[in-house]
Amino acid sequence: MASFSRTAHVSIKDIARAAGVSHSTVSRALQGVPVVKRETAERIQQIALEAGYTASAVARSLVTRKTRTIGVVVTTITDPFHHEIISGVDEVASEWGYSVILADSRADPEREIRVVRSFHERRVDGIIVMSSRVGALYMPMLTEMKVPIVIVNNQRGAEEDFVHSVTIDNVEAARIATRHLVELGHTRIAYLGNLLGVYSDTERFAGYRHALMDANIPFQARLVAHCQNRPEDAMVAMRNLLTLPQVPTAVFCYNDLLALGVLKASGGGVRVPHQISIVGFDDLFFASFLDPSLTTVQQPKKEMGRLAMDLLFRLLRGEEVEKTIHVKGTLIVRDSTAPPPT
Amino acid sequence: MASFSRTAHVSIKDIARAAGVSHSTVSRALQGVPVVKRETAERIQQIALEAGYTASAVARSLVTRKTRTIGVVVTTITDPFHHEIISGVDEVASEWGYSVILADSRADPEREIRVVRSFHERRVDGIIVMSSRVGALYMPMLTEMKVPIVIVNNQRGAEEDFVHSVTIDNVEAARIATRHLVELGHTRIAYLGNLLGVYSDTERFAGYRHALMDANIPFQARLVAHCQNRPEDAMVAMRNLLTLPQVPTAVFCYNDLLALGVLKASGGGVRVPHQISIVGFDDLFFASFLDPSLTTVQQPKKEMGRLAMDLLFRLLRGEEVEKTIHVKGTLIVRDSTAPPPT
DNA sequence: TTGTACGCGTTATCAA
DNA sequence: TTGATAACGCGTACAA
Repeated sequence: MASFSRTAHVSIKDIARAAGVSHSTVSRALQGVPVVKRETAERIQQIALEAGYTASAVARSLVTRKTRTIGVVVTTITDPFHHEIISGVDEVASEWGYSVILADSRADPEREIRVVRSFHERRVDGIIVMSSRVGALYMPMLTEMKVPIVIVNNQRGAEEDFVHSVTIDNVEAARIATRHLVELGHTRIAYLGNLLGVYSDTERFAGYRHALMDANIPFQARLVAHCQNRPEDAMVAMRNLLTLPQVPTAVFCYNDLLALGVLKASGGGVRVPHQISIVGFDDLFFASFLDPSLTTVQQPKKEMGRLAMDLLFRLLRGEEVEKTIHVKGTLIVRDSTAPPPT
Repeated sequence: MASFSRTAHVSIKDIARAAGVSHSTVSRALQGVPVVKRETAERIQQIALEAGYTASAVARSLVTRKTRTIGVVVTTITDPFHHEIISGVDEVASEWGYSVILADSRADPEREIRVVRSFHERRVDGIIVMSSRVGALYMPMLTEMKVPIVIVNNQRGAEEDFVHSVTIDNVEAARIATRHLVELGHTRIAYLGNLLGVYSDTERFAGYRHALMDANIPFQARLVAHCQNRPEDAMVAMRNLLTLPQVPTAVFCYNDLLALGVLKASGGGVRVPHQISIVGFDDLFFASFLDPSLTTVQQPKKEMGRLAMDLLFRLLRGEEVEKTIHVKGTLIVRDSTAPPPT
């Protein structure tokens, strides 16, 4: 049962023999090169079909020096934010006959190195990076491969020549989200950010502070907390915030995953939004199904994936392209925000 | 800026020249074949390092006839159930230096064909299928590639010789979940299933009916609904159930994604679990953070991914393996279930 | 319109 | 211990 005979795939030569022509004619016929006489071409194609011939991408890659393969790195496969992006990437890639090699770096230096090596060995034509955090050696190694790189949600490394990116304007989006809370009348607004020193976190935090400044609300460091990108950690962080002498009346979260934990920590639907308002970021699939439904900043995630892949293709074609593509975030007001308690 | 010189990768020959030896010696030195004289080996490795040499996996694959690549198909990349499984697959795969090519079939026949072709062309060493539904032609095409195939969550096609699988016992797990409701005192228990004619849905439905029979509760067809695998559709389905003359007091959902919508449709935390109990399946990451937290059947998802990849490796090594690996589901009782209203 | 010959970067088999 | 030499399956310039 478990014997997989080293299946000698039928090759171009096999069907050349069967058709009584040379293998180069077969190659041309199968590629659809017009010089081949129509009849022979059709005969060859017929034979190839019957023989169940499938061209070997590896042999072809060896000579064309292109693999029609792109590498995609993520920090955690299980981060729901990535999925729609990957989905968009895959859509465009497969439209053009490209395959996606997925790799998980875990933001672990050792694994990052392995991923880069693997991509290099496999001679991927390009790379898309969705790692939210990258080790210091990472980008340099990546760029050393001399293949185009597109980063989704910008971060350090975007300065390098070969690196392009797709991102939303985190500062502005965070500002709008925070302003929404300000306009509702909140003044004690907390920020719950991400631990890893992520670029987008820094930006969203900046947007948060901007909004406070705009409204002449003094910034209070004690209203800021950071935690790992997991709802359980957000719960803990939120509980701490709730022990403050001056409890915040609103929390702006780095993303929906954290908001999920914050919502839980706030307990029982009673207190949100009437005692505490909560705003997330990303608009993940569950945001509208929470109770209360989550006010959040929607990112066009699938579109971002498509744009990233488009950008990569244009780079592969050697076209001149913009260094960074900005997409717009949209504040979606739902039921987790309301005026502060009086 | 956008010019990627057809980077002539340094080859084994280049460093052979630099080292003043033949390319075969270089090959041996780099592979660590012991026959090479220690000094020469070290010198070669040094030179290779300095030259930034990275072996070409494609050239190697051409001769070894192995790509160290496995193809993974999913029906939708954005289904959260798949992520932890993929994560497990990736963990084990990368441990052994294998890469994962991810492809999305969308349960669309045309795309399924493209995926298979692509896998075949790329000469993947094995395939893991997580498509919840597969077209009639799909499995036959897949098996025609004569590479080992492992299906996660069994389904039609598992009879074929080359096909192995990893799955939980859906019937039993569903039975336990339903029994939990029965034991709480429910008698009007609805089942919300998946539309696509998924095998696992059929099984879970069977488990549901078993549990009813065990308790001598008559089966009522009107308490059964089916919808697409999206919370928004589950909402609609649930609203319909709520219009029944005899409203159900509990709903067993095909999975957590549907439960998410059902929870929402049941509205405002007030009615769940006191008027309606809800049970899900999968224990996705958000289940414990919902309000009320969701009672559900936990599947060891990451472990299933690891097992699937393990199984595949054993098949690749030509070992005798079990046709199906069963894992255990665990009912996790949380706050979405309670005795029916009196 | 077709065939010959060579090369892509490795591994593997012989001899030396 | 090392070096020729031949594959692997395909694309392609050149010749016929």
